Amino acid sequence: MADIGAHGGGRRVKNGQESLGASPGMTLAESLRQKLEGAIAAGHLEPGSRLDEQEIAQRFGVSRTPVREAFRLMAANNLVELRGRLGATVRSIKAQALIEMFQVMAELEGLCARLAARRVSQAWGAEIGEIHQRLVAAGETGDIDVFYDINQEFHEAIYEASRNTFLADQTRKLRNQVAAYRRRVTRMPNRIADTVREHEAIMQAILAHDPERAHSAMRDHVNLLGDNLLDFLAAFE
Amino acid sequence: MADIGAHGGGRRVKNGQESLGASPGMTLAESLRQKLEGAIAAGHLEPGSRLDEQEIAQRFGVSRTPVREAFRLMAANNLVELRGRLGATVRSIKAQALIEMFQVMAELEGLCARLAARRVSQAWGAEIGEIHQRLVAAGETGDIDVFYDINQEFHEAIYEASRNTFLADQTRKLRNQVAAYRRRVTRMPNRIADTVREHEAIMQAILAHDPERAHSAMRDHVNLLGDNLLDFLAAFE
DNA sequence: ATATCGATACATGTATACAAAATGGCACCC
DNA sequence: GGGTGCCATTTTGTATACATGTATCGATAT
Repeated sequence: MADIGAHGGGRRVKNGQESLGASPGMTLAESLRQKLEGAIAAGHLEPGSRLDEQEIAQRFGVSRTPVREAFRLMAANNLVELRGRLGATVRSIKAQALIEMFQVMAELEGLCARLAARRVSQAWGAEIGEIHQRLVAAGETGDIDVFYDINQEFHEAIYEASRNTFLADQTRKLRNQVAAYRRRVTRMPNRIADTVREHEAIMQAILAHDPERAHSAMRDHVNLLGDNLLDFLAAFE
Repeated sequence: MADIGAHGGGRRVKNGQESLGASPGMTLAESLRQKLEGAIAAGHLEPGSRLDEQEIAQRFGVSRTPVREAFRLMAANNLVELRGRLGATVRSIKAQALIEMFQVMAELEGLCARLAARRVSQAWGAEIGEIHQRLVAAGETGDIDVFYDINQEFHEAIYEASRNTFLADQTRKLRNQVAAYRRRVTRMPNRIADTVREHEAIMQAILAHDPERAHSAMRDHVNLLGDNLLDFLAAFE
């Protein structure tokens, strides 16, 4: 340990350590949060797995303090579970909790769609149409990862179109919480074709300025995804 | 500072320090979070006011570390704003954001009511009826603080009755976020009478197992409160 | 007199040191 | 042979020390 400068600032990256990927003006805790949340969403950190403060601190070449603070920050987003002195774990969501979360998410995304139907301009139609075209293309190519990303774009566009930033934030957060589980389901048999069809219904309702239809189309879409996800998980346990 | 034991554990409470009110097995950061969140909800800490790490640490006789962690935890609940090195402040919510939050809250509480209408048993009717009776009594006495607390109990009972713990948590969190602003509105002219009447409509719809009516009654109730709150704030600015 | 620059003071971010609780393994007893 | 209690290790919680960025205040120049 003698080769690490006395105290404080002089951090430096030794071989074998991961970089925090440029964080100008950002605090270490915040950079760590982004890195770790990305790893969770991408599935590199499995739900239920333990997060070791020291290990992570060493891996990124920082002290335990910013790591701990990042854990607290992630606990705020419900991505990490803090259990007193028992340590931090990647939040593992039980099937029952997933059902509950999808019920809420269906309602929130439905509200996004309803508000969007009331508020979108004509110009927005071109934008969402373009996203949808790319989704269809990705579906035909069969490139699952690209499809997943464009799918996310589609929903994101509707969040924004709701013109309610708080609602958009809230919905995004919830989406992130189940991201680790969702990703697995994109590979199910008819999921891609169904998604394209459901998105079309949602899009039409919004562009027709029909709030109720937009709401129910979106709610059904999310609920169907939830059902698929549960079927998928059931096959494993 | 010489009289504070060398390092670590030996914490002790000197005169003039506030106690953290018995926290057996709980960590200091968690105790602090509860204390501070309570102070925010009660309005003792005004929105926008700066939270000084050292001052709070000294006030409760702990070091800066648990104070900082409590801030991170509260940031998770959107009660505190962290602005890099510029310090932490009690989150101040602009009118626009309040409108957005009430729109979401109306939907979430509405969902609670809808699910409750589908799921409540007969026994629950007695429980909610008893709470409502106490609310009416408090309304007649005119004891605003008691009224506020019982009002909260009423809503809490419906959260629980939804049998969706995630939804209940989410709704509670949102309620806490606007608590500092809500409390001020209870004192408005007809608010108490209106609240009692609206609660009756909600209760009847739930007990009649009419999900749609329960949903809209609750949504209207929350929206009306939001409107009142905005009127109230507008009078000040 | 006002505006700008610089030095100082202070608050936050980060690292390390110490204390205590929890996990795991071993010995001992039933 | 299995279970229970004790000890060592490991990991978290907390306190303090140090580094760095921000703000404040005063001096100087225009």
